[in-house]
Amino acid sequence: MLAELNAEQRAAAQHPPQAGPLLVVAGAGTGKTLTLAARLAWLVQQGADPQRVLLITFSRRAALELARRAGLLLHQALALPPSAPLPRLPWCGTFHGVAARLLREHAEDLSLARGFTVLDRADAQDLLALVRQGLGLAHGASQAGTQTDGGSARFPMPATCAAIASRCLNTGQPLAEVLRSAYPWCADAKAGLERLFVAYADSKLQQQSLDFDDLLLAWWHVMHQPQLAQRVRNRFDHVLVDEVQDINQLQADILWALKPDGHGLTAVGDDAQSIYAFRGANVRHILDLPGRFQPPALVMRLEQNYRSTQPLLDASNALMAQATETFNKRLWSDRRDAQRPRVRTVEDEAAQARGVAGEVLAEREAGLLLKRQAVLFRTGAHSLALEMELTRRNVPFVKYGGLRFFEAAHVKDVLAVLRWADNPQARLSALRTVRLVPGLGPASVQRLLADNDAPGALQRFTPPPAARAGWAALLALMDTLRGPQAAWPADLRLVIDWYRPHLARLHADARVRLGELEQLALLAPQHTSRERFITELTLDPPAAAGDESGAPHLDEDYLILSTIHSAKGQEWNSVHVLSVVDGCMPADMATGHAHEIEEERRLLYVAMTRARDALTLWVPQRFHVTQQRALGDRHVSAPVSRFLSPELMALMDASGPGGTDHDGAAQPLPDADEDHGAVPGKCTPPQHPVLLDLAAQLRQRWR
DNA sequence: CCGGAGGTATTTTTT
DNA sequence: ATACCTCCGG
Repeated sequence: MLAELNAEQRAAAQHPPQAGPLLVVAGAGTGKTLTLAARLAWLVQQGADPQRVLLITFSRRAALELARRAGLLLHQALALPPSAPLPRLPWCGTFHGVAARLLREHAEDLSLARGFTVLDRADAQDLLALVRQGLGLAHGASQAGTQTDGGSARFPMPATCAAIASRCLNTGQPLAEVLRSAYPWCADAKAGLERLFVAYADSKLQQQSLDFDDLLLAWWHVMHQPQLAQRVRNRFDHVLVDEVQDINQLQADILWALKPDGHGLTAVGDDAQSIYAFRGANVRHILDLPGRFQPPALVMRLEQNYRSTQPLLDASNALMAQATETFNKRLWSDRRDAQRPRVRTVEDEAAQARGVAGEVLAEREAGLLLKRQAVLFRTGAHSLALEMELTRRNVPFVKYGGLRFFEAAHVKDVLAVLRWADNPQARLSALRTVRLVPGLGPASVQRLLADNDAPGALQRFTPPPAARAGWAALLALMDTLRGPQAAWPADLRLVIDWYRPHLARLHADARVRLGELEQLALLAPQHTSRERFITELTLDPPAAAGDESGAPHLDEDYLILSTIHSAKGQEWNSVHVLSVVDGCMPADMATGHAHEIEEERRLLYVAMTRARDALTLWVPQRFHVTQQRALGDRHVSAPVSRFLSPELMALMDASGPGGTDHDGAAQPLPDADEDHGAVPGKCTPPQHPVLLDLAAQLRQRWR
């Protein structure tokens, strides 16, 4: 089983748990997942119980991949017959996924409804918008001619409010600090935001709903209640964490609480690939990990890269040599002779789009499948010109990181019905469902939802005459879904049938949307119950939708377009990186602090290290300023990214018009590295069976 | 009270 | 192009 590992990988896989915690610093492409999977299999071979191993990854995709590879190796390790199913790893998932599961199992101890609802980002935003409106914060200056500015600027949009709250929670920083450093234009709204967040927390609790941040926060609280923490600790003999460079304070606290002395802890990560600071991730957690244990964690490095050619690695290494603090490592490869990475300077974004499309097609003619090629960019909008060009040339593509399947209105509508059926207190879902009935507007909805959760409330409601028929149909549906004859996955069929006429009424492209709902129906039988279907899908939504023509079939060939963030952990033979210019990379919104620029550098590093054979960095000399109002010229001339230093350029082949001057190295900037206060909250005396009053804790957060 | 028209601002990356 | 808000005619 360990035969295909190199010496370092094998040593990491076979590190004896009783020798203390282990940190594997695994550079890009060094076989990190394989090593982690092998370690798991080895542990099991040594007698560990797979049911008592906790495997935490950063993304859903990583979880699936790890579970699959570990399953295969386990199969081997246990010498199971070929016909035996792959061993199951019940506790493999993201922090959020594991949290949801633990919270459900301990719900009684937490004064939490077992059927609590998980709000995905879009749901959370909708609810926040609702609360915002309820508090009268929505009155903006949108009347014509009333741009008289002054103090009464518009209150931040719901999406912004949500981002601010999330940032506070995930970094542990106070609101004032977050506003100052990241949202200076919202500084005036501080008082309103505080009120909003308190009301939002109340509203979630009332509905027995937790958003993504609440899941982590709740787990954190569980780990800080001695009895509960002990119970959770007792469940797991081993904890293996992937991508530790991207954990935030809350997640780090949870980890340390799971394995206080580090015994049984394996952490894997690469400080050079930490790119989630906006979500509260802090590289300090991996850099400081060894020293927080006594004796310190053993640090092992994986430096042999199996993915890329040496010239690509030389360039990547040169880029990271500019970084201020890392675990020193230099990637190397056996793959010697090969072309160097290229920098192509073109006139503008349109030329960039034409150039990329042309090269991608040329490579395919030469025999390289589109699927083995990818185009990466800093933000979703950067690929628009390219998408148009590809559409024009009939090149099929799939974009990751764009609008998600589950954020489409029709999918949310159907899920809302299921949620409401499951959790009568889920006001937001109720609202979403009810407003589909024609003839029911805001006033009727409010009247109905006033006592939504009281038994029989639906039956007592008398709709306005115009809505009578539509209401009766919905009532019948809800009766069935909540009644004894409810059955999964037949329930979903009922909901879709009920929804179909509304779909036709509300959307011009009803056929396409109905097709997507049918896809949803195909997923249903894989989940054992309605409740699990809903939870699992909000936490692990299917990755990406294709363009409007619907997701391509898996056997078709298509080009990958992806944000760099979504590309982490993946690899392609040929990679193009768009708009490597100052303003895009680094993004001009991220140049305020030195640590932000460091992160942008790592982002470029992640992009470059995705390539196996060929890498092309594109530098458009002018680029379109985002869809702002046309203020004079809409093109801005762009200097080449500051990351492309002379040392780095010397390792690449440059081509294109004009010289590539650049304006020197990054200027020194203050580093706002403050200590993060722990999440406050005192424990209320536990009532009889309830060990932790989670509601009180969550409410407390914003007061 | 409902639903549609018109006008306005929109600040990255994701579990 | 979109989401969000307000106004206005049934």
